[in-house]
Amino acid sequence: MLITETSSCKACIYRHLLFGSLNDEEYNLVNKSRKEIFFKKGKKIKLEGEKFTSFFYLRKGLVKLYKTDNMGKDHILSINKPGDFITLLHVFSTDNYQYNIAAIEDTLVCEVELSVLKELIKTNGEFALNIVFRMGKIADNVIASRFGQAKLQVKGKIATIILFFSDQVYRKKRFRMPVTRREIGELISMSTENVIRTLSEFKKDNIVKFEGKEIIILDYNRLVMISKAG
Amino acid sequence: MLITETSSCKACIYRHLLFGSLNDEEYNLVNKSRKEIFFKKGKKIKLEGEKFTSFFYLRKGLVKLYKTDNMGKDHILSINKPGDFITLLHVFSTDNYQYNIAAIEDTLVCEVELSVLKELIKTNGEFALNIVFRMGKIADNVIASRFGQAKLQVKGKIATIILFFSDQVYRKKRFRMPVTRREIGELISMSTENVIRTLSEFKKDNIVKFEGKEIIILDYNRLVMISKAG
DNA sequence: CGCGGCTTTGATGTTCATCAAGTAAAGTGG
DNA sequence: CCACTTTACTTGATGAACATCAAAGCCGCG
Repeated sequence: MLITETSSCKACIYRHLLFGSLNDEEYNLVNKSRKEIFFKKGKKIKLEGEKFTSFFYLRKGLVKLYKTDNMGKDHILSINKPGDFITLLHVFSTDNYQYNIAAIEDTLVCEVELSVLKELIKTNGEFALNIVFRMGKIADNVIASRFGQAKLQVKGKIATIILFFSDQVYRKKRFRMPVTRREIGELISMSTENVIRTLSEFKKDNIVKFEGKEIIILDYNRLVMISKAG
Repeated sequence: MLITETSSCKACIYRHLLFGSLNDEEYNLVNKSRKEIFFKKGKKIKLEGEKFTSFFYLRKGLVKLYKTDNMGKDHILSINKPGDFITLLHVFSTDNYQYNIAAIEDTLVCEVELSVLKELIKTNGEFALNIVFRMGKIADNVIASRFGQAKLQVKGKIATIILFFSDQVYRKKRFRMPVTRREIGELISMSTENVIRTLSEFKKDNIVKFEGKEIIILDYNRLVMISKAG
């Protein structure tokens, strides 16, 4: 982990998502307590049970939120991409963080003191509403994705994940898969072998193609159908 | 649906959960816009896609939040009990409600104008923090229960549900099951038949007993073990 | 260059959905 | 209040979906 120089983030493309309603003075408060931290791929950003003293958002890279069960198996709650406020949903309600966070690509996070955020919620009504709105959005997303997956079987789940990376993360039909087959399994509660078998089937059916580490979507519409139907 | 007389809810046992930080004037604002509405068992309280103009909390009874898929099958997101702020998590982030809500027991809800709540968030910092805190709690619960269930198989899931009613709702070892076997299936994404088979197995193993509509927990510790292990 | 982690395929068994069929209970309309 | 209809509950048989075990190839890295 590496703390970079804290350049002003007035120009940050994610600023308006959360800090749009702050005046200059309030904004400086945030900026002063703010740290940019860099994590190399594979590094853990936060551990289950650690105390909260700050809140994170993701500038660059990709992270996973996960929990390890008593059998030693990991279960991934979500994969998060730049612009996501990784801990916003949990930061106010509990003292200890409930999930592990790890970088699955080289990752840059911004860290803001929790006390500053709380103070702003108290004093700036618009900002408070903004936070409430954001939290609702995040909760909706997590719940909807968990809930939607529950009724699908493997093919549908895998299709959903491929589409997630294609539509939401890389915005391309061809990209390097950032997660291992095992991690995909941990995300959808399936065995690694079954993930592989399903991907092989997609390949056989000319829905996707693999070139080295890259996946290429050949039949996007079919993937969408599979992700919806089964 | 039946609107009862709007008696002051200063004495409401749930008041402190959300409205503890309001002064008398603010509190009257809430109280004036507040309606108590009664729903008979089986009645729908809110439909997917309806516009939000108010927010609900549950005074008495039991409700389910659910969605109907394109095959006509219902999937239950959560069962909610008195004191739960049923729509708090979603009310600020979207214009249209995403789930159906139905009473599974005779139910009394309190309805508060959304505009009043928003105004209070803007003007009362403590209240805003309180809302943020509550939202986090609710989100944590929904996510944790969804996430925890994902790795379990039928026995574990059913044990979890029996314990939910026993520990969280009725606080008794003997109670009337408020949901049908089918609804249990809809809650854990399992077929009705498998729910029944699992319950029969629990009965055979002397973990629970049935008397008419009532279920009696005979071996609480064993249920806890099953709910954790699998 | 050897070791460990990732990937892949095949064989086998378990878990669970589905279909079928019947009983019990609970609404519903005359 | 009773016949009728629907909904809930239950058990068994069958097959599909999926986990698990085993074995082997691949690749990156020290």
